Amino acid sequence: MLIEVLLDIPARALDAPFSYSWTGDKPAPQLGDCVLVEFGSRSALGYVVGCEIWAMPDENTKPIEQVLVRQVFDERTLELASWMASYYAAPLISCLRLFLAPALLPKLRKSDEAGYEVVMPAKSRKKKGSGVRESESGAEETPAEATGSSQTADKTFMRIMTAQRPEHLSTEQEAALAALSPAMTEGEAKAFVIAGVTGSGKTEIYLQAIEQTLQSGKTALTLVPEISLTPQTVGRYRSRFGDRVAVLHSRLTPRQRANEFERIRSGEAPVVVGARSALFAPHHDLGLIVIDEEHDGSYKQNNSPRYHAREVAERLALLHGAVLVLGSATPSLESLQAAERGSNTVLPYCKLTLRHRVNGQPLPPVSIVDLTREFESGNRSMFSTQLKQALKDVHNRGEKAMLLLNRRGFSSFLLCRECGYVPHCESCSTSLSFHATDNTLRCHQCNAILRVPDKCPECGSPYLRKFGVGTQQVEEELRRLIPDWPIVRMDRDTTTGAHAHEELLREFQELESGVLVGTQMIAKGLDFPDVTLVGVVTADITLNLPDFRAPERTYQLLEQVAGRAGRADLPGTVIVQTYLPEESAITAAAHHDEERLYGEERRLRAGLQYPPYGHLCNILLTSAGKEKVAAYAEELGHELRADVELQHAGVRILGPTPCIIERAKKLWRFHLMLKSGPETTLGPIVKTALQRIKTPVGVKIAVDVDPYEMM
DNA sequence: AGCACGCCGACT
DNA sequence: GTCGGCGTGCTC
Repeated sequence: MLIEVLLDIPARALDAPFSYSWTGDKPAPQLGDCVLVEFGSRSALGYVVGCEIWAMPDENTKPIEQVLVRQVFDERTLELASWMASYYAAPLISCLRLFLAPALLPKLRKSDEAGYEVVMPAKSRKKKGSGVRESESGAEETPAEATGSSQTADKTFMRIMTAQRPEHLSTEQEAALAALSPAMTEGEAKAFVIAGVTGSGKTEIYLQAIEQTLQSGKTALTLVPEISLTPQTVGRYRSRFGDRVAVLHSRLTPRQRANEFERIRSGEAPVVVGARSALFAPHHDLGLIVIDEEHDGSYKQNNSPRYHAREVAERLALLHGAVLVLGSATPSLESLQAAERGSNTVLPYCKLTLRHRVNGQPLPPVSIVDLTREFESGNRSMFSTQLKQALKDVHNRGEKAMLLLNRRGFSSFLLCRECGYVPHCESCSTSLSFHATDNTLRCHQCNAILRVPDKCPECGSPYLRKFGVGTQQVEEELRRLIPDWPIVRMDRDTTTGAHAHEELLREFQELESGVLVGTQMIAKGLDFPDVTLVGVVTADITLNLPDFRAPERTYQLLEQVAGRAGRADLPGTVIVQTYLPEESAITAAAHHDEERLYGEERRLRAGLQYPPYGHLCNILLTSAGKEKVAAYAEELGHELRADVELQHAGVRILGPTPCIIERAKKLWRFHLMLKSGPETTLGPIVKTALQRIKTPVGVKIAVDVDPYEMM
């Protein structure tokens, strides 16, 4: 018999299993086992991904040296990872690694001189005496049986603990929950888009749906955007489900992550709350997957494998027969489109709408201020007359305000007023941005930090002007306007520490009256009941980005931040300052009317075959040698075109062209873009083309299916 | 990814 | 004459 081993080396050239033999009388390696093998002249770790019982080893077949750990993944995991590898054109091993806890795996270390030595993982010590599992027997237990009795006891306990804990549901919430129930009881893999205005009580629906799921003996997974995974959010789940909640996020140490994985695998924690990567925990018997704020861009991973959590969740739901709930005040066009058609290529879809806030308050009125008019009428301040007045009013009433600076892809820079010189990064083709905090120039591509020159390096002029608006300038101007008002500023500069984020929020929460000034991060799902004014200082910066999602993102951000105003009994107002007051992304948010935007967006994207009406695939190629990448990009382009002409009619290939950021971190950047209709999967096309031609050394390839960052 | 094999410049 | 540069190619 031959054993198929996938090597634990993430390289495109090794993205296929190698066959090894198994000799001796010990039980043969099984799918999911971690093994040690000879590979070429050295040792390597690998994972068993299959076996051919009838195949015979030939003279170059090597034997598997040793089985190191049994069953680190199961067949379903391999199936999902394989789908990802194909769909996202990523090496299988890098997809499989997402599902594994590094702290539980052996490592290969270079020993003194005689090759490699295996370092086994440290044995995990369990807190309670709930049976330390010897890895082998433990892995074979069926989790439902193993934990069945204690789960019943827990359920009774939980019922006592949570008796009238669940909040009373509004008619709308009740109806939404009732709509989910049949699919949850049937174990039907089906997606529900819950489009509910901010404050309509979506979380309470999730919590009660989770409760139902647990009662039927199944488990539940909730994804939230990384930035929303605050103690506040976790607390809500903990207070309802106690220590049966596992929390997963990127700040956990490998050991902590492994412990949470273990609690999930053993059935001890049937409720999982986490960021994107929580998808890959060892779930069993999932009955419900919730993606909160499903429109959020952070569900798309921006390094390999560049998966989208929503798409992976669909596959996961399909594999488990689980219900998928996609909640948002501003659902993505992808989800809306699927719901409209009743399904996408994976799951049946259905939309549920919540139009009212649970506190009975209407959505806050939004007024748009045209900044061009303000400028014409002689107002050189970053605050319009209306916003100034509103801020003063809030101050006089002793209430709270939030000021948002939508500054994505935009920051202040230095400009010589005599020759027009703007400092650029030496390693990247980007202009350096000016940071007032420490008087430095920084490159946002490679993080290089330089001191601000006192005269122009080109012409020697001392007149260097700082352009742009940052949160700090907003803070300063606000201080001039209302000197004695407390200001909490939150942006990338002030939130570097581990808990800085939470501390700043607490600081603002505890204020009697004051202002929170910040970038995107203050818009996301934060619940401050006593904020009565939300001001958006610059609404339209993101609209100018070369990204087809820009209008959608701008609308979503504005709608989200507008929802921060007037959550308790006090009514709130929203003021949006913009240079583009007619833009549908702005007017849609002002009227809380998504159709104003999406009507137009649907037509635009359908015409251009952009998602969800088609697929894109960006192939980014980088290398230190400009000629080298350019030549390879051409070759890859030819290869793809030949392939597409033969067997993939309807796929178009654009480029190669140099990227907009032509050089970053001393590497030259070229890219190719593939476009297709909605039924074609581009990943496999790219993958096979890459396998057919050899990649020159020093050229790096990044494939991005349905990219969010368009380079 | 590594490591060997292989063909051209400056050193004991 | 050798040592070593890193350019292709292979690893079950």
